Amino acid sequence: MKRYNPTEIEKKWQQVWEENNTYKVDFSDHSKPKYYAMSMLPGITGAGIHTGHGRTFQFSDIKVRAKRQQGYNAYHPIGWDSFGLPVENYAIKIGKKPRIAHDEALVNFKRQLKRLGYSYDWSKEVSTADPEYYKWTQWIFNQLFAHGLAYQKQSPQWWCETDQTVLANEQVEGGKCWRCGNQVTKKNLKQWFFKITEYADEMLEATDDLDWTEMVKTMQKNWIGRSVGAEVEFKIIGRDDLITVFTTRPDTLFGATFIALAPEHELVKNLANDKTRQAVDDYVLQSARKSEIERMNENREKTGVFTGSYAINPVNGEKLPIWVADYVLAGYGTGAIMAVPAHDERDNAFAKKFDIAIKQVIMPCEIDQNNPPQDGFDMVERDTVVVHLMDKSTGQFALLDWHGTLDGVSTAIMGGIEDSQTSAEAALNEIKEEAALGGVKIVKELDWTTAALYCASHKSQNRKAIARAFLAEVDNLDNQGTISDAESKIHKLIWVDKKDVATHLTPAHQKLVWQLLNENSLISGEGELINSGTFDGMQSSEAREQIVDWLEQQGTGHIKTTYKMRDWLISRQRYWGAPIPIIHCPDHGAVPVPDNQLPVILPDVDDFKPKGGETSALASVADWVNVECPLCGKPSKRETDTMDGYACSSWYFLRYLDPFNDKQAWDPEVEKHWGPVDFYNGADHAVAHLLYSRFWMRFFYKLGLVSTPEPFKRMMYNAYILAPDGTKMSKSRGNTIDPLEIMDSGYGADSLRVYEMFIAPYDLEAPWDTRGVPGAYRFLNRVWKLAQEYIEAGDLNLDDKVQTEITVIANRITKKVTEDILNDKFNTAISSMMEAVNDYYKIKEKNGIGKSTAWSFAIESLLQILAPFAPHITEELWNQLGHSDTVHIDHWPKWDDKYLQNDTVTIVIQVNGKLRAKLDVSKNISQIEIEQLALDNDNVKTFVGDKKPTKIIYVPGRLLNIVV
RNA sequence: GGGCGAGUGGCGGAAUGGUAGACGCGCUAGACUCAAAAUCUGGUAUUCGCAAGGAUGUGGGGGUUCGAGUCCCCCCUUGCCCACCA
Repeated sequence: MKRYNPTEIEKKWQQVWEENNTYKVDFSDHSKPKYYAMSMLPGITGAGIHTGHGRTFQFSDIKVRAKRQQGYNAYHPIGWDSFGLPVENYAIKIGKKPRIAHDEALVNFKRQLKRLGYSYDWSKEVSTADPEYYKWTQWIFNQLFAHGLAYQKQSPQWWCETDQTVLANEQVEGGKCWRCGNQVTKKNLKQWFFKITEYADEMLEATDDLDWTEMVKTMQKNWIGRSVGAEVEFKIIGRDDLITVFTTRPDTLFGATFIALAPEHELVKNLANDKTRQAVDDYVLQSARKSEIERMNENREKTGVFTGSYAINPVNGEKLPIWVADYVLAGYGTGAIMAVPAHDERDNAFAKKFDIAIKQVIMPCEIDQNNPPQDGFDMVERDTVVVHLMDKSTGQFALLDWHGTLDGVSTAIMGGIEDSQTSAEAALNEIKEEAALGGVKIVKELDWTTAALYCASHKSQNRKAIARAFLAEVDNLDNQGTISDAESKIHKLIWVDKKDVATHLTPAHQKLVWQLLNENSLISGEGELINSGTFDGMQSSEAREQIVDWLEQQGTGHIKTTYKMRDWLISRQRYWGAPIPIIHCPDHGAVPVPDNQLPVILPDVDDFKPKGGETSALASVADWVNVECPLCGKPSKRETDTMDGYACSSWYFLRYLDPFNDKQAWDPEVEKHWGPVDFYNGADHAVAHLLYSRFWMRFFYKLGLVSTPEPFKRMMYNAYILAPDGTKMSKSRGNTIDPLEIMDSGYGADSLRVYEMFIAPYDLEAPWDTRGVPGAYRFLNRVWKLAQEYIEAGDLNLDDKVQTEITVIANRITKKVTEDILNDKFNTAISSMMEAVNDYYKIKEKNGIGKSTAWSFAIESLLQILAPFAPHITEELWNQLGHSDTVHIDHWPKWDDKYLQNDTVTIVIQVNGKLRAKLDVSKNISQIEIEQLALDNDNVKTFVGDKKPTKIIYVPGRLLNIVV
């Protein structure tokens, strides 16, 4: 018998596939349905990939291999993210030019990917740093420019003083530079932007319908961050101009007690008077010097100064002081807010610090006015408990706990019930402390111990029962006057359960309770309006609309939608990127380089490192910078910034479809057939890259260059594999595992691949287990031996029962694996194949193995469904079985449902929901028969006894539950 | 602080509301061997019992259901993303 030697057969078949162009796709071949799958392209930074990356790349490989076997023309491209900061920084680190550093690093990437046996079409490789590629990136820039979606604007940008360079948002981690770890600041520079906000609404609305991993969709929606609210105009006393604020809570407009402007707000300097000017100027200057990070790190202590001016609240004519405060962000909304300290935490903190009025306008009473509570305390919409006390003589209430911590009270009391009298007292003391901390006013002291001891003396599992009993008893005692002590107070511990325990609070009482609360706490939610003139009594949601309507009639406000997402800043003052194809002419301003002069080649420079200042190294290449204006021929200068690396990777999936086209970026006809990407996966870039790609795709769609507005039909966001120590695998931690190392130690690519898929479901982080690959190797070795024994054996006559047994297994796993691959459940696909192989071994031991219809189908179907996971061993065995073609094209087994229906089934017999017996019966058995069999069963009898079943649940083919 | 997930043996994990712990790792006993490795066979949640079998058991507390790891409510722990976004 031949031994399984992965090293030998993997090398052999990789060579054969390359020579035969097995995975090469002919775009013009439309004879089969198309399937286009890919993983996010790797950034080339030298280390090569580790086993965590390997897993990511494999998901698309399995999808594409399965489809290829199922008769699709399946395309699996590969390319390199070659431009951008990571590559340039890597080059700086190793002291080589980026081009050289990149090309050298790429060698190892390719070696790794090839050895892992991914079925890429290597003939269509793409690199974002090739002039043939970035020519079209620049062309896209021109298109965006021509359509008003690329523009220049003065804007503050992250700046690292240590590295003397600007940083992209994503390169700032927690306020620190990703490279040197020092704090970053902001610097005001003229920058290029792409107007992604133009598509914010469109993308947001399309997000829900995408067949993408939910988490990614949520992150994208949060990032776009749409808020619907209103813009309200405030007149400034003694001036003609207005302050416009944005708010999502126009229903709190009557509660505004001051206006706050961002220090960068243009009106600030005009609003100061002689008295305040010095303070205001100082504050603005100070804020500008502070980085945003510093602002955040100051423990959110609010700062600000009064400008000396006042604004008029359009709804009630109140005079509101105008402040400057850096907690107001210049970049969001209008850079100005109306502050409602009674209902906004930040405004509240500010108002308290500077002693500004706080005016409550919302009563957070959750009473549905259309359906007022009849005889229940329905204010708290949860099945939980409220502890409060009431003084009947004054009608006053106090809550001891409420809202989110309500359950804390019940838990504490339950603790008292369960433990002892002592702990009951302790628990109740805790509640009192908590009440004091929460600022709740205790109107009258209650004899807590009485209540707690009652609970403690009535131990029971059922909280509700205790509550009922206690209520009854207290009521009873009360009526008899025994609980009313000398101080004539009435103590009640009321358990509130929405459905069950009705207490006796009227809506008026509920309001009273809330009012007591409101004196001490901030109401940030919704409720009923008070102190709001004609809008009093309205619910927030209605008041919002009515107030905006009213403002609109007065011409002082309107509905407004804002987004957190900002336009995409693409300028990089760095060398290693696609040059922005712009020429600055003294007369014509920014003029795009004509399409027929593209690409603007990135010149080779010796010193590419950022010098600080505000330009890239390109600024020093005089003969490159100094050119003539394309419009008038006047001496002009090239733009010396390069484009963000994300720009280069926002359209590569289109270039994959036409990588050698020198007439256009891609042929729309090819895209029409092959687009969009059917399956896309990655473990990173959940927000930026995917949003940018969607933005460009929508733009191309409007231009008629592509056939759909969304680039990725299905997007799978997989989790990382962690290092064995449970931390993230990273080069800096030194805990990465090189796939080459594992393959070279004799296990080969197939074992590694199988383990990578078996380790955990795709969306779960799991630590790498060094013993895992040997486990996968054992499985493949068992497959190998099984196939070898079959190949070497002669004819074998099996009786029908055994034939069927084998065939049933083969059909079962074929169905299971087919469906699991479709549903991205790769780990269970493998475990079911392991199970099947174990079953085959048992049958083989008992009945032998040899040439027969059943064994033939079992072996061949197993190899076919295993092929996407372990392509080499399956190809080798397929070949040894005598096939001259490859198993990887057009070979997928079919299952027949008739083998999946057993004649006998195991029925689980339960008594009161507990398993008491299992019966093997014919699948056609009637309910009456199975009931009789069950009731005759000895073990069932002991649990049913003489009792008569009150109910029998029968799930045909599965289970019988006898309820007695 | 906000949003979204997750919590099941010693470990990774499995389970359309219907037999919890598949499959693998590890551990363990045995077979083969002079021996070891490799391989094969059996065992492996806790607990009571000679056994048959019983009781308990999916972070904690409640609920819905004939039946809950799964659905609902609250709490705890943990991961990721965003974070003074009005």
